[in-house]
Amino acid sequence: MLLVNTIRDHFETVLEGLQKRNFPHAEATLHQVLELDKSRKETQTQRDNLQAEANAISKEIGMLMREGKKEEAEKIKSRTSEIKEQVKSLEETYNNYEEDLKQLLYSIPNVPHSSVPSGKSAEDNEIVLEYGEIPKLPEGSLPHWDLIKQYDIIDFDLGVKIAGAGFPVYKGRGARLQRALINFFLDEALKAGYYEVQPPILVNEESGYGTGQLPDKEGQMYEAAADSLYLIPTAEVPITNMYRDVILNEVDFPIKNVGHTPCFRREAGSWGAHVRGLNRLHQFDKVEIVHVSHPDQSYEALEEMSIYVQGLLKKLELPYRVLRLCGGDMGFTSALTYDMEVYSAAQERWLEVSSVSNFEAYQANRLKLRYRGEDKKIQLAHTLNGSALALPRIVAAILENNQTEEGIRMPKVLIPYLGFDLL
RNA sequence: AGAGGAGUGGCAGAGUGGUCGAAUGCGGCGGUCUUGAAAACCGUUGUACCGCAAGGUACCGGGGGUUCGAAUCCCUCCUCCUCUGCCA
Repeated sequence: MLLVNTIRDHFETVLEGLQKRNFPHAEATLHQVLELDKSRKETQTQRDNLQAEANAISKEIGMLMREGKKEEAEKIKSRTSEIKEQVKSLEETYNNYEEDLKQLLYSIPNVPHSSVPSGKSAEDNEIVLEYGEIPKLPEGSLPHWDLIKQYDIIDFDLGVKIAGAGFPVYKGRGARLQRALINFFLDEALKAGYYEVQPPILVNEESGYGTGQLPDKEGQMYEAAADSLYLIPTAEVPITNMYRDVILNEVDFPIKNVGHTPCFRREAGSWGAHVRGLNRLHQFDKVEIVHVSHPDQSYEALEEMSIYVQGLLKKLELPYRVLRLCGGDMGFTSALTYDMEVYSAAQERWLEVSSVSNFEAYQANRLKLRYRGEDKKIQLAHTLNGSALALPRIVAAILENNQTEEGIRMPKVLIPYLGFDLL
């Protein structure tokens, strides 16, 4: 969430940013934040002063008791009961202000970076670059949902039987392709200096709030209600939350973690013609990179991540493009997001395979993720993350783009992992 | 899952109702001494909020309660350890 100080000190900038996102009632909401904060402060001052008085009296009673002056002690006791009641009521008022303020701040999205284009939907995203040649497929080429049946490598019907729609079973060489991709992505990340972690794939409520899935996207996560746990929609949640309530030292930067996890998404209400086959699933695998950065270096980190992800796509020989998301299409917590899309030749459309974002201090503020600078001052760090990469659409693109009359050609970099070069 | 024990500052570890944000040791930082270092000695060393400041308030696993006053007593939840049970 945004800092109240930021809203106060950079009111116009914040306001313009929120308008770029088409955030409704931005100005009124921001004023409300400042009002609530002001009331909160005033209440605290009153409460603290009364509390100080009560503390002083208590101390005095203690001294009188020790000196054996019981009667005098009893006399002042009565004075405290009045103060106590006032403190209690002020405490309630204070808590209400604080809670209201928190809820209001939760409802305000991050302020977009100045380079973020304004716009309402995916159509307003800015194409930063395109790379690679769009393949011309032979006659009779098939979309991946037909190819997986023909080669019998991914079985949706079997998944329906076991779990439901959107939970495919990867079989034989399909399963091996999954494993090869995961290993390839992890090995590449290690070469690029990432630190590998294997986090839990269920998280508690606090973690959900830490990275912003709660309360904003509650309905998108599967919930293990009996234990108040959520299945992760992305490894961003557990990996970033490793740094919740942490004060780093400046020398710890840059922090670069990578982890592979399955991801679970309910995708409530988002099914349609465009989401056949592997395009949208309830469970899929993803290798995620998460950076924790010094605020001065977070945009360099974002570029580094973007270039890293592009490197993976090049190695996989997939044509791709990079988008800078517009204000209306960006995630709630992000300040700047690049989407990487690969071209899926049989579907003749671009598929998002990675989303790389800088959250600046938005998550760090919720997480209480800070660092101690050289001047000993404690400040919020910046967090970033990106997919590197999400598997299903990569698989879809590899299958569709590489189909030949002899079979489906595997990218060269995967062959050592796969042990075969043709599907 | 059952029985018992325990959770205190970066770490270790005192503290069972008032003078405790908390002894002491280690570690960290600064200094004295030294050509330099070690040792020794001196000082310093949690976080958040309010306040121009002086200063104040809160925090001893989380939450709630008793009391004029809680690290200390009570309730509850969480976590860890030991034993038993179960099990990849």
